[in-house]
Amino acid sequence: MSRFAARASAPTLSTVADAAGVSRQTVSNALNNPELLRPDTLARVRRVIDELGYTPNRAARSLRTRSSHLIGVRHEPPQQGTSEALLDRFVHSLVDTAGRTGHHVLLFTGEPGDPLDGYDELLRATAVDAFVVTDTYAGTPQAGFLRERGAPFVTFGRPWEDPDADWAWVDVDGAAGGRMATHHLREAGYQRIAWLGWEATSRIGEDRRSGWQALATERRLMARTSDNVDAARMEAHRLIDAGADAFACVSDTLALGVLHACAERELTPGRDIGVTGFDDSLAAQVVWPGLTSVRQPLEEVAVRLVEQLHRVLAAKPSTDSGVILAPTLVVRGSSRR
Amino acid sequence: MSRFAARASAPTLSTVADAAGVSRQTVSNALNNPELLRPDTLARVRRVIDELGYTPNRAARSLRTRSSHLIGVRHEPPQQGTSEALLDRFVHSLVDTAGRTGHHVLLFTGEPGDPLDGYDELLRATAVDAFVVTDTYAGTPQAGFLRERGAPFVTFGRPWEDPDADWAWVDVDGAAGGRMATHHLREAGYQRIAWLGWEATSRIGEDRRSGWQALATERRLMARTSDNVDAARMEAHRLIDAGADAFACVSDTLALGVLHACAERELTPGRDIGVTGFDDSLAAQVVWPGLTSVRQPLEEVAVRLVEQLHRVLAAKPSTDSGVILAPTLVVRGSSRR
DNA sequence: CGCTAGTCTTGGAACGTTCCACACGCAGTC
DNA sequence: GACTGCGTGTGGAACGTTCCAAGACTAGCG
Repeated sequence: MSRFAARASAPTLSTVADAAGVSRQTVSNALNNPELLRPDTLARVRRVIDELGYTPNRAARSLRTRSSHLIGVRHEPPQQGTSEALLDRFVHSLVDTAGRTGHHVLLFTGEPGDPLDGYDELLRATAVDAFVVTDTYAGTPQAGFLRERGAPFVTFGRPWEDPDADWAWVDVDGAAGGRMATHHLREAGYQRIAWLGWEATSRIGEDRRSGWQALATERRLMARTSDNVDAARMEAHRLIDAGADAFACVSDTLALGVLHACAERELTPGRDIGVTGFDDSLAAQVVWPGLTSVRQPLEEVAVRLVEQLHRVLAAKPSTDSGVILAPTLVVRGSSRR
Repeated sequence: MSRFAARASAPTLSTVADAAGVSRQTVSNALNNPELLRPDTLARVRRVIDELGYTPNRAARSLRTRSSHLIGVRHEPPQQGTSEALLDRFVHSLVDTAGRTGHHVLLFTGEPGDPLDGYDELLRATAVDAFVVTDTYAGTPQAGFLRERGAPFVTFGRPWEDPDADWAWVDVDGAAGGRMATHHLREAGYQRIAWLGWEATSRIGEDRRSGWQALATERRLMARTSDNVDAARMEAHRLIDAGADAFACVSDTLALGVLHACAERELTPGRDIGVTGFDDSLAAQVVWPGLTSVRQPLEEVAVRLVEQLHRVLAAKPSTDSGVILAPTLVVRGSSRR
């Protein structure tokens, strides 16, 4: 005997139609084109639908309409950096927003080495209507691939290589974030603000750095490292020796390295050395004395992406295919004098 | 004109059958029951499948077999606590493991106040084959509900209320984690080990605490608070005044509160005060001087959950419906003398 | 009263797959 | 030579929905 009691088979369109004394199609119309029904018929059908707890079978609907109302998102392995929890915030907002219009999010993975793996299969199986591409960090083979395959998609991350690319995307203004952090440090009275960033090959990193560069007075106070606490700690020591009294960092991870250096020198963050990070990770919130950080509006990113996606699915050529959102600065103890 | 070029419609079973000179059903068998075909026929059909890039249409397959190969996971809003990034690790592993057997993960949300919202709709629409329930913290209305509706499911989290509940679950041994942390602190030479935990109503919290209690010499060195850095900081001061020289904490958040207290007293974590947390969050890794923490084997949890799920879906009554996994201790500077 | 236009409702067909019952060819057996 | 059995392969039907063309009914008009 099955472990789960066989439950009465779910009601179908015909079940409802019989119960309401109308035909299949009328019930279907009650759901999809209610304006075609006479008000009293509509009300009666709706009542029966509620009574029986009818919900259209997704597979059947999907087969007939050739659309699954599923949005594919490739879930990358958790990153080492501080951005780990970021995706969680983003995905939640995406699921929530998409859900409002009856769409669900389907997660899939692929070979870590192959950024295209997984997409094609879902496409051929018509398992998803569209994709949200999130890992457009270094180049974007996905975009080219999906475009060629004729698959609807939007990306979180702008097309750095090709500013005129005409697919829909949403991104966060990293340069503005860098500016906000630098400006804030200057207002707080720090004089010699250093930049601690990633390698020059990172488009995102250079974007953020450009914000600092626009406002910095001492541009030689700069170091680039991998996204790693220890490397940052060492660079921080070097820059402090070189005269830095504040650090605008490209990530919270690097900023935490600066805090480590401070601890080793018995300098108090905020009082002696100003520090800002990027991404407002959990670590920024809980570390002593609180790390000032640039926060990305991930919730809004998701909302705008879903908007864009609807436009793409409706084949409405959007006039503005790219959206850039401004981040905000969360001020905490590490930059308060 | 549509923004995306109309792409040649995907090949179907019939397309492949015609190309291979066999019937629909034979192609279907080549995929689902290859042992029914003569080797040479099988090879020929497979070659054509590859050439045409055929993948079965999921909607059609799902309609016919009444199974979607989709696993529903309700994605809760990101929590305030340190466990934030946890779900990310877990979900990734789940997606990965499920993918190996052709299953995908469908995320959905529900009204934050209603733990059952969202399940029923997916169930009635036969949109998913089963659920993985992750938020079984306080009571588990989901389990009862799903069981009653005859829906296959497994839970991450054991049925505290009803140890004999016979659904499949996987959980992590919190008591063992508490023991490991306490034992480690004792080995490191700390004498008066305090427990900093959550309110007594938290089953998970009390489970972890029981591990400390089994080994603690001074059981009055204990405080309970909400999962909040500042509250923990204040309790830590109180307990240090009462003589504590080490803290085993129920979460990384609380442990970070202890580190704050240390910073305020100019005590060096590790040298002067031993501290351990729980969950091995990112914050534990990057905070100075590194927070020793109990790490949950989330990857394995996901693997075991998927195993259980397959058993449930195959209606094989599993002899051991519950699985408890042991956590590990990640030692860092906060407990190294 | 018959005809038309409009509104509402209907049954048949189709989406692409798998289940089912059966047909075919070929041994081996009586 | 007919019968059984087995290994392979086939065509019809069904899953539950939406599209389509056409039917039924009402009201309005000549």
